[in-house]
Amino acid sequence: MKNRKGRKGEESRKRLLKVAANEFSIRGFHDTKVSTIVKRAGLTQPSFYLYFPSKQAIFEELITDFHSRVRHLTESLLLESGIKQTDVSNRVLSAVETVFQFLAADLDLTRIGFFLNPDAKQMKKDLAMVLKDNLEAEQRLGYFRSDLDMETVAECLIGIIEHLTDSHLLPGSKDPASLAAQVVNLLIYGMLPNQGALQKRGDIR
Amino acid sequence: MKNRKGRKGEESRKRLLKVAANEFSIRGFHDTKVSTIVKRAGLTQPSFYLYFPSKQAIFEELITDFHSRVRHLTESLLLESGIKQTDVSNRVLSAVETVFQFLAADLDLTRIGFFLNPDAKQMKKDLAMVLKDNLEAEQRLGYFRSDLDMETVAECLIGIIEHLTDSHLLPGSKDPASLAAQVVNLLIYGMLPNQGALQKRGDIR
Amino acid sequence: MKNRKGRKGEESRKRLLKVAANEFSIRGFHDTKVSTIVKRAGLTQPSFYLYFPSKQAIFEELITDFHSRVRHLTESLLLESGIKQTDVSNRVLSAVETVFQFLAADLDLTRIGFFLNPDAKQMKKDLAMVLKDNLEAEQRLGYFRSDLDMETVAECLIGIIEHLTDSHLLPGSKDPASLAAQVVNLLIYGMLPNQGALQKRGDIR
Amino acid sequence: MKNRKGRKGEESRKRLLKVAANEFSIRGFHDTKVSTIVKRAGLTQPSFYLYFPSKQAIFEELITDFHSRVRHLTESLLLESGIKQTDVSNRVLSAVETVFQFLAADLDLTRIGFFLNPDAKQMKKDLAMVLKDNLEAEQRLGYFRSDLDMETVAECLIGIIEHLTDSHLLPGSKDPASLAAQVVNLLIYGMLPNQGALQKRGDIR
DNA sequence: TATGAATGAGCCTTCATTCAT
DNA sequence: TATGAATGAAGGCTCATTCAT
Repeated sequence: MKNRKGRKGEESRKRLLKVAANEFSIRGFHDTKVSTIVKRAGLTQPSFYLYFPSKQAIFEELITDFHSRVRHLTESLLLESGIKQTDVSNRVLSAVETVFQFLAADLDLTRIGFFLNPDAKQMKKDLAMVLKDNLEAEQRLGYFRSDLDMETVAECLIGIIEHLTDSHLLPGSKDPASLAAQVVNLLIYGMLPNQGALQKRGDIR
Repeated sequence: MKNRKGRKGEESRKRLLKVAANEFSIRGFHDTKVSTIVKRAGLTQPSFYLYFPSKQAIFEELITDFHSRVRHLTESLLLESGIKQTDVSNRVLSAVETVFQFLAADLDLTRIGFFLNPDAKQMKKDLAMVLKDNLEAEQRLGYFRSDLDMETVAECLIGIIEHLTDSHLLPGSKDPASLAAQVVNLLIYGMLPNQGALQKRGDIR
Repeated sequence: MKNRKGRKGEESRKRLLKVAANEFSIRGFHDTKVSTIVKRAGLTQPSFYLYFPSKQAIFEELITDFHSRVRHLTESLLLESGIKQTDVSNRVLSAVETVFQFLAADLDLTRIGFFLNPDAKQMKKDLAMVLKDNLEAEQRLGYFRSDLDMETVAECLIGIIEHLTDSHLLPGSKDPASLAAQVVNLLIYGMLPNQGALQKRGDIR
Repeated sequence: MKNRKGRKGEESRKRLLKVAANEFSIRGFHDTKVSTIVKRAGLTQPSFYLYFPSKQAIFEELITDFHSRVRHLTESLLLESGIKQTDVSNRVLSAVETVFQFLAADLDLTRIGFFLNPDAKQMKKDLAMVLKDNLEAEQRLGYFRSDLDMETVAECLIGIIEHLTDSHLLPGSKDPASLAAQVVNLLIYGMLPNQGALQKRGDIR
């Protein structure tokens, strides 16, 4: 009832974030003008500064948003991988698909957090480390070749995800599920035509 | 009249390009100031406009430079792949290493052409197509699994190269040869511990 | 309708005046922000305009306050000087001390009315005139050197009071009584080591 | 011959300083707009920033100017006082007159350095200390009453100078010489009608 | 070939003030 | 009596670019 610090303000703030995300995503930081954000949000410039101390600040808030979502994602991936599963490739597939799904959920934010964020490098490195830990655990269980450097594998995966996100997810030309399937099929079985793999491939899709 | 042969002028021009490449690479387009470029090049602002019609123009010239180098690269890759080779994996390895070497040759230019260039997407797509053609040819010869969509494979490779360039080549933490070896080992043989591959892997490293 | 008797309102108004005086005194007119005043007074911006039509207005009200207090002061000084006193120097001393005491009573207001007020010049001139009249009266009675231009003397006194207020009263490093004593001792007897004065000086301190 | 860093720029810079001094002096810091300064100097806004990094900076340069002039003044006063002179009052008179003349030389700068400068207090304190040292030296020689606290005397003198500057020098209603004469006459001989002084007073004016 | 000097255009930000409740 | 939300108006500053020499 005493919903102080009102509803309307909260909505204006959200609208600003939404519009800003879109503008940044399309135009990048510098070519995004506060005046445009505000116009699209149906407000005037001073109102912007009612909710955010600066243009830089709203940009960083979006990045932080993305960051915390990424954290949740990695946590859920860890949980998932903790659960015993018989089929490794299905495990990996599901993880990769989850990531693509996550990245597809808010394209503007993904562009900002993944491609515009000047500190994206670090974040990707963190992500790679989580992946690496998972992969190494499974490697120790004999599910993966023991001579692979899982750090590099993780980084390759990140690179793949990054690029496919940019080239197919953001433009909307492919969906998370099929991207994941193809990536995992490639990484798990490799490019060589080896017989044993062919049967298992059926399991994935 | 438009005697473009003045020795001094030509040198000033080159200095500007060099410095600009470095500034753009470090700071990005917007945060690079013409005033800084000319200062570092030992010139004054009007001199800049003696050689380039605008800041945009020098940026684009650098991108075009990179572009034409990329074209040479792909041509040489095509040639290379035309030559018959017995070992596929070595063929791929050599190609990937060539690419990494190319990207390592001029880091500033690589950052600009590969990461700052707003049209990098298209260029990467072109590159992917060349790769794809190569791969499909070999696929038809039975060297690669027939169920793989080589376009996606090509894109994955691009993604990997892109990311490893950003995370290890530009910072100088790994060299082209070892990066190539690891990537190819992964892609060719996959992650599963399959027996047949183990012997061949020895060929690469 | 315009029932100005609301207790709470009256208190809010007073709080605003108090806080504003302090802020103006510390920061000056321009660097004092309405937003700060209301925050410190525990109110919101629109409330401010319930009590004062503008920032300028509250500033002027403070100045007017100071003004009217000054008027009371000068009146009391006139009364005092009307009373016959045998010792001139004690008369002067008492007057000067009264002034210092007055200025010390509300330091914020003194800073505003005396140093920040753009019309302080006029007010000081008025004050000087009152002083001058007093001094000239006593001069005619032979208490002071007849060749002195009492207008200048009055202005010197004002200048002294002004400066000592700024340098010692506002920071609290000296008290009104001792400041007054020193000033009057100087002005009455001058700087030269002349015999006759030495005895009388004892009267002052 | 090689008068690099040209004449024209130097002139623009000086014009800006001149105009700025006048604007600040009339309007104070906040109400002085860069746009006005620049307009009056026959330039456009960006040119301003060719010569000064900010509005604050030009203000501070003016203050620093004033400061260094004050330093020269005090040095010359020290020199002067070193020279043996028979008549103390003439010594003091000459010093005070020099100060008034100095303050009258550039009224805009005086207003800025003396009244607008937020650090004027410190500067006045420094000035007072120089005066005090001088006065105490003469006091030890028996020229002044030994019971006077010369620090206070110095401060009174500063206060007088300050006020008369504000009330008569800046408006141009009195000249340095006559102001000095009256001030010194008052301070040296005091207000009481004492015989001995009357002859000497003739020396001053 | 080069530069000292200058500017057009525009963006971010601030602040006193008001509207609607 | 009070406030959440919003704004009109303006100012400082930056930067790519040009003029005149």
